Amino acid sequence: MKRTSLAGDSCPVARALDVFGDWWSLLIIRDASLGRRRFGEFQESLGLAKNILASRLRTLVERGILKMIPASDGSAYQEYVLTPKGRGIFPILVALRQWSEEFDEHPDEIATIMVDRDKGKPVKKLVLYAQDGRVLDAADTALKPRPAAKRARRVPA
Amino acid sequence: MKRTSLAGDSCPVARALDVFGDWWSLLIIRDASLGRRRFGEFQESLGLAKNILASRLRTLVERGILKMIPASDGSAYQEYVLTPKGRGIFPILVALRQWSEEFDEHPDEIATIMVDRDKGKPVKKLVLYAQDGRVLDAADTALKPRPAAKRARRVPA
DNA sequence: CAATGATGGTTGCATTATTAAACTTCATTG
DNA sequence: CAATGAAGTTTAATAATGCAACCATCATTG
Repeated sequence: MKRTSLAGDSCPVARALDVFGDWWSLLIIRDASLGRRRFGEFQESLGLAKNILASRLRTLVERGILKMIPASDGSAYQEYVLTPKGRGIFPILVALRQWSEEFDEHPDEIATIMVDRDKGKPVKKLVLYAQDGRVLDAADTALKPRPAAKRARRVPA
Repeated sequence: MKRTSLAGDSCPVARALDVFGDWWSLLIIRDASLGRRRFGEFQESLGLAKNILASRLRTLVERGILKMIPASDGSAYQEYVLTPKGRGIFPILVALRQWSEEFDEHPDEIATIMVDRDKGKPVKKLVLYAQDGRVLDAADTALKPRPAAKRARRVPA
């Protein structure tokens, strides 16, 4: 009667949610991508119970989203920073943000906008392109069975 | 001691997660975007308990992600279909999918790839652009306080 | 048109997860 | 070296989840 795991699912959306699809993980990842790295920083920022935070940090490290490094201030404590796999979640955060910007009932309650660092201008909406450069929306897409992986070509003996 | 709500949060990521950030909602939305619309279809596809499904469908309708319509087969049952607000979640599903495609440990277990319907070719990765057309990654972005909303200009009395 | 089965739920109970608070341990500071 | 703080762990209560069984309605068949 455990909470059902999505780990073995064949759907890539489900597989991603299995890794960081719980109530807190994405917010921890958001905080990490904003530069927060200490246990206390996460705890204060998110206001979640410390045991839950400890548990989430542990599994995010196990799953290769975060890694622990010695604290940058020279203290004996450690810090949690995103791995490349963790930084790869950035587009998901952007997509979530843009959905709220577009559909939230109370957009006035949204405190920040994402801008490009150089110019300080708001970023544009994420765009999905076809290989030939056409812009696609949901109706223009379909799902196909994944082709069998190509093996590394073996040099004939 | 209720589960902490993210509804009043000022972060748009948290606000989105408050709407569909639980364990099942995004998968229901994924199914809906694949054309599933009947209670039984969702239940069979997701394998979740019926009471949980009923509860999720109810809140997704409440929150304007799904709407109930009379069944298309003429029967007296009803169906759940995405609203525009629900269809707006599509880029988030794409981003999740692409993260798994790029970082999953066992990509061979992913059953499907997203293609453009016309040509049948895989779609490209989502791209974030600056207003001037430069491609941005996480390090090229920053968050700024949201400017106060412009009031509707009032005609002087 | 009564019986049977499928659809779309609800209810009750067992299990799991989340919370808050107290407690521990080690490191740093005064 | 006592006191404070950081980073957790433990404990107990509450909330969410999962499972199974039940129920109501609609649909189909004899």
